[in-house]
Amino acid sequence: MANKDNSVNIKDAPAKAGRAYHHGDLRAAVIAAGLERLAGGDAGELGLRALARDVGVSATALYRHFPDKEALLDALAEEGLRRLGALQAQAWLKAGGGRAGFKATGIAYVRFAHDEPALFRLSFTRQMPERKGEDEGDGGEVAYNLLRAGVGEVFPAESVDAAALHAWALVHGLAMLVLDRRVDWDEAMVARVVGLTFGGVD
Amino acid sequence: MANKDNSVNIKDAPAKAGRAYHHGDLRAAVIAAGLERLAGGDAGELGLRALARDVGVSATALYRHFPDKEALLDALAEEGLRRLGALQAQAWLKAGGGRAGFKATGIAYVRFAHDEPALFRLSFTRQMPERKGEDEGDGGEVAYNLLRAGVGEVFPAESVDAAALHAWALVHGLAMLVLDRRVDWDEAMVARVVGLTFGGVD
DNA sequence: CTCGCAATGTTTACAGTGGAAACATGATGG
DNA sequence: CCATCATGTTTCCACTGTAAACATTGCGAG
Repeated sequence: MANKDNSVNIKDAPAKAGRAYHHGDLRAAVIAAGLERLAGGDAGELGLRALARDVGVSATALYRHFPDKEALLDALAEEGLRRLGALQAQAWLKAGGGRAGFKATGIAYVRFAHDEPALFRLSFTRQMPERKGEDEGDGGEVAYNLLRAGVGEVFPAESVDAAALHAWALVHGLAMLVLDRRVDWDEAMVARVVGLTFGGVD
Repeated sequence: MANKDNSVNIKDAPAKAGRAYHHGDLRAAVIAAGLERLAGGDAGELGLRALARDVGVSATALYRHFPDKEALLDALAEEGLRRLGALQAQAWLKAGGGRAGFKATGIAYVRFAHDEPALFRLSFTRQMPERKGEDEGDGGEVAYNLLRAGVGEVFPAESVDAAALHAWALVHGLAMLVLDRRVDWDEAMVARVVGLTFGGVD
């Protein structure tokens, strides 16, 4: 039951005109507003009221679409993972796969964190749902599959587990350090560091 | 007047007993309470009121010692960094320095994150102060110096920058992935992964 | 010793938050 | 045409961080 399609079509301009009470597709609009608020301004304070005001609706209206604020943030986080996965896939293709493609996905990971710090942080800080026994992709799976595939190209099959974790931890740590201002963003440096593990091909 | 009833003197273990108004050393007590609250329970909700109640003082009293909540959190974060540095130094010594010591500091880093998730997260999430032009160590410097020293032992001097960042990012990413439940805590696995970079000596 | 001042702690109050009810409005299918 | 249901609104409450005014204490100067 309730296997609702929760993928959000964002730039979908809803029927405008004189919608007084019923907003075409709140939920989607709220998520869009949330993403926009996360993207703009580093001081990304997103509260229910502010979000609701952005959409032009009363605060408690959001509760018709999300059980509570956490659920709303979960939805935003999921969208973030989806975008990250998309960027990585794109980078992989553009680099033509192989070692170079693998390295490119790593760099894309860190660049995403740098470009969308609030969204990246939100996406990973959220506690893993742990539910979802189904094969329903949660958005992050794209990234994970790319990771495994890439690792398989660079490392011997027997050490794939450790190598995959190694690669993931490397880019994730780099990303966190960058957006917590522990290190300055410097794409060349990132490329060098990532290259140390992901294969020296440039 | 008025408030003279037997208000419970909570876990007050003061050197000098019987203080009514003036708490010997609030600030320190508040920080201790905060650390304890962070250590216990993963749902580490620390609000001013709760913290003040722990210490047995009114909420606004904290404002005599911290300009605002952020400052309080900063103090806690700094203490976290200090502890992390201490643990790493200890690990380094116990392993006898060298490659093995370097690897030990890396493992200690991740273990700290696993043992004190809330404190670790707080310590690094806090935006870097950037101030503090003085040589006054901020606690994290111990860790950083150990890192540089360790890297110097394992890698050629010319690539120290990239190698140090690499090592740091690796353990930091591992730590974040562990405490965000992206990967399960498994010390053996951590040791293997860290060993891939920090030198294969075991 | 006494007095006054500075440090510290308390009360009270206020704006803002997430969220629960109860009510209002619009769409829709019999 | 109308009952029903999904959606949005009002109102309310507990709670939070924090400012302002007041209370209490310790300490140094006369």
